[in-house]
Amino acid sequence: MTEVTDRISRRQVDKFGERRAQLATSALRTLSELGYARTSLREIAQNSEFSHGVLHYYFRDKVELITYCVKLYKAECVTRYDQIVATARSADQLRTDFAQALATTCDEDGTMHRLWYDLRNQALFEENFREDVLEIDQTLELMIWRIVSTYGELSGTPITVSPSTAYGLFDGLFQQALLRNLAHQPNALTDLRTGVEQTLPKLLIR
Amino acid sequence: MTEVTDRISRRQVDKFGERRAQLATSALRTLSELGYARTSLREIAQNSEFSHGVLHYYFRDKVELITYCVKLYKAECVTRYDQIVATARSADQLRTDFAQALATTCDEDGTMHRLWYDLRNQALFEENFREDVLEIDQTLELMIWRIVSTYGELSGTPITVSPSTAYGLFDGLFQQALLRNLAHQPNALTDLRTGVEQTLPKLLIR
DNA sequence: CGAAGTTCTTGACACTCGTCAAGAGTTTCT
DNA sequence: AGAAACTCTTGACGAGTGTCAAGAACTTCG
Repeated sequence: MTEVTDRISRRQVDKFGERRAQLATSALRTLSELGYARTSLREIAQNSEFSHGVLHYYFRDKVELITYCVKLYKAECVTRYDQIVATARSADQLRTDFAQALATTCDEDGTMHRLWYDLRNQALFEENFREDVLEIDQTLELMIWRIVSTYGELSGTPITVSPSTAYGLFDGLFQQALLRNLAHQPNALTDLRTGVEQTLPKLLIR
Repeated sequence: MTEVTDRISRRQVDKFGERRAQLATSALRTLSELGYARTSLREIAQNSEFSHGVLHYYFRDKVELITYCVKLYKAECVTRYDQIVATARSADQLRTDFAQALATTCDEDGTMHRLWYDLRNQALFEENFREDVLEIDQTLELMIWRIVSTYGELSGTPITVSPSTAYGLFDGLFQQALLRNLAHQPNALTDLRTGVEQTLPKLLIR
């Protein structure tokens, strides 16, 4: 019996890696639908074109699969907001674009983001998840900081909070809107927008 | 076979209700230890002085038990921060007291709060939980607002964000600190304090 | 005391879960 | 071509789940 890690290292043309990614994509779809607590390997396999046994051919166990999924998810998230920074001409434009982007993401990719929060919450209980979750959190923090610091530069005024604090603030607003929007509260998205638009200028000096 | 609801209504001396609360307390302890995803009724019973069957004598099913737990938890949370409002003499004192209280709660009652976030996250997936979760969220929002609005009054300056936004901001900071503190990051609590202390004044006008 | 009602335990049920081994099917290479 | 390696399916396993029914243990009250 060959080990999973052996299979990974042996292949040059990485069909093995491609299938892993494919299965992980199916897993992500299922996870975002059901949440971590109710997602089983059989359910994941059923939402793919393979049978449940194959998962143990490509992943050592459930933890490795989920961990891989989380990392895959991160790759998708990272570069999403950077275009806003790139195209912004004024502080005010950046401000409204950012608020609008968050609202759109909340509405359109809500199911994917609730999965992220679900997994981040698992890290509160399962030590295994913490390292990966904190790494993704760090990436998101940097993403937010690129926005916030650019906003400061465009305003000609320094930012008065740490990257970590800035991330915490906007993440809180986003998560709140996510729940309320899923619960069909009509004001969820506009509240998010105005909340973000009001908060951003407050991070400037005094 | 008598229905659960019948048993509730029949008793005047509410031994039935007391036992419900007792079992729910055990359940809360277990839930805060293991998280929603890994807590079973047998585990709950094992952490109580009763056997697993009794849970179905006092609760219709698992959902009713968990829901009852969440409501019980809310009752404990509600009045905790109001003394800070009551004893504050100056805006600055309120500011540091509030920041300190959040840090202390994060450190000492971290396991209980991770349960709250866990259940709130379940509401992102399970519709059944949403009503109760949103109700608790509302209560917490009001609690935060009592702090923030008092801070505004003590400063003689109006607050420029909605209660909902204020709650989202501080909740984000708290949640971030909770994860980092559980992961034994040394700066988690001081970062929370300074984050809160820096944010609060920014909610005042201009 | 003894009957009636209440509370709790025990054990079973149908089911789902993660895991794994045996082997069939497929591709790759000589 | 045939052998070897890889990929995937099938079916089983033991463990754990929520639920429930039968009845033991206990309390209440005539």
